[in-house]
Amino acid sequence: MTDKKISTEENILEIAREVFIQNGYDGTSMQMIADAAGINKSLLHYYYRSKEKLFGRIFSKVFGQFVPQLGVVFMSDMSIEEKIYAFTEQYIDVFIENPLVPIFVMQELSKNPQHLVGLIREAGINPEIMIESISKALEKEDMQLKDPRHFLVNMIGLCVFPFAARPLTQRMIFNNDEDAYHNFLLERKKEVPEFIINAIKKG
Amino acid sequence: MTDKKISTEENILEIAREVFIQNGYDGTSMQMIADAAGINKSLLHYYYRSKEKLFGRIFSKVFGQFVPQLGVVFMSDMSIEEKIYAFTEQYIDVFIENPLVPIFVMQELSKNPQHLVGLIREAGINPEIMIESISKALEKEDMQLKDPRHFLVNMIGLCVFPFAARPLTQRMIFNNDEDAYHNFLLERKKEVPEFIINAIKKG
DNA sequence: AATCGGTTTAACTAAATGGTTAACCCGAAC
DNA sequence: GTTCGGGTTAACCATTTAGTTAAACCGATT
Repeated sequence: MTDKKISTEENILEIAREVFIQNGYDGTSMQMIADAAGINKSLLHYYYRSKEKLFGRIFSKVFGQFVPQLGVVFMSDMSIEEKIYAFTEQYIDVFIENPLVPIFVMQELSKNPQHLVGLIREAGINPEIMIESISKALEKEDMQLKDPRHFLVNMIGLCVFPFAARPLTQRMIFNNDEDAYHNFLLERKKEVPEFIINAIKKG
Repeated sequence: MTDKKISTEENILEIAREVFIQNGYDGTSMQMIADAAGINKSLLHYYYRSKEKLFGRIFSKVFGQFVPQLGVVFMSDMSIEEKIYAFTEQYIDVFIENPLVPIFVMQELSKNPQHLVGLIREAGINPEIMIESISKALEKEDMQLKDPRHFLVNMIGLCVFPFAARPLTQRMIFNNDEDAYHNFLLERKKEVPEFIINAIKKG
């Protein structure tokens, strides 16, 4: 029945996602997507009226993957150390599955920050609550680093950077050995939380 | 005499640098550069034969700014704490002056990692020596974090991330207040080294 | 004053771009 | 079996793309 319809329409989305993430908005043409999906270019416009519209739908989903739901973790009843472990492990895992997402999202946001307001709303993210819940968690256990803003940027940066800068770091530190770098990323699920906890614990 | 010649030729480079950094390779057309420089498009091809050649010259210079000369700092006779302060302050300052460089470099490297070998050689960077000098510095003062690779990625990530993700973080944490975010970046010249030193010191 | 070299431009080309149009295909409803 | 409607396509359009060519400009040398 609608089997094939759904298949085509959703298949386009999946393929377009990959092509866009790989090449960025400017680096992607409708023809590239059509070829990758094995369809005619006109069909893209039939389902998604324009390149921008197609991109918009994809980007808002990918954006949601990139911006973590920190509130959930930090308002739970775990200890702060458990929270940090839980968050970093989970966040790094997301990027091991979607390694190109960070650079893609940051690149496109850097070009079009105007859409951020809408994107944040769509994704159901509430920055104030995020900051507030982190702030409380830090104060409650009397940690050394009190400023939740630096804490947040540090934590996310430590997770994201090795993915965003992967080509460079893999080449320079691991002589471009894919497996060694993958292993390095896995190690970071322990290294990063340990690093953070040491940094903020009262000595 | 050759005043105007140099002026035009170098002016193109400077303008093209800005346009490329702002819009990326794919997002930049020769026409855009010509307009920004107030010259004819043909003149671009006259001085730099193709878009790729023009971009290549610019990129290798910008790449050099992005990849720090870690060896210099870490082989000096400072204490490790002084080294961390010196490096992070200096590195963050570079990006305050060139805020779009990180995302630009990482984006283009992500699309064309093949050129990395040449770029690293051109920039006169020796990864082994970098790693080795950090390793020695860490061991010498008997620090907790012994793996120079994680240390390096952590330190650079903490410096770079707030610039790469600026639109997002500025919007979410600072309600898009430019000045507040700039101030936040300045604070990090103290916050980051303190964070790192706490993290790696033997408790 | 003629000319020579590097500089700058207008006019052009071929290919690729995003997007439109009109036709066609084909299974389901009548 | 005809028609109806969504799915699909080929052919097309206007614009933009990187790059070329040939001519013009202009200050310095002769």
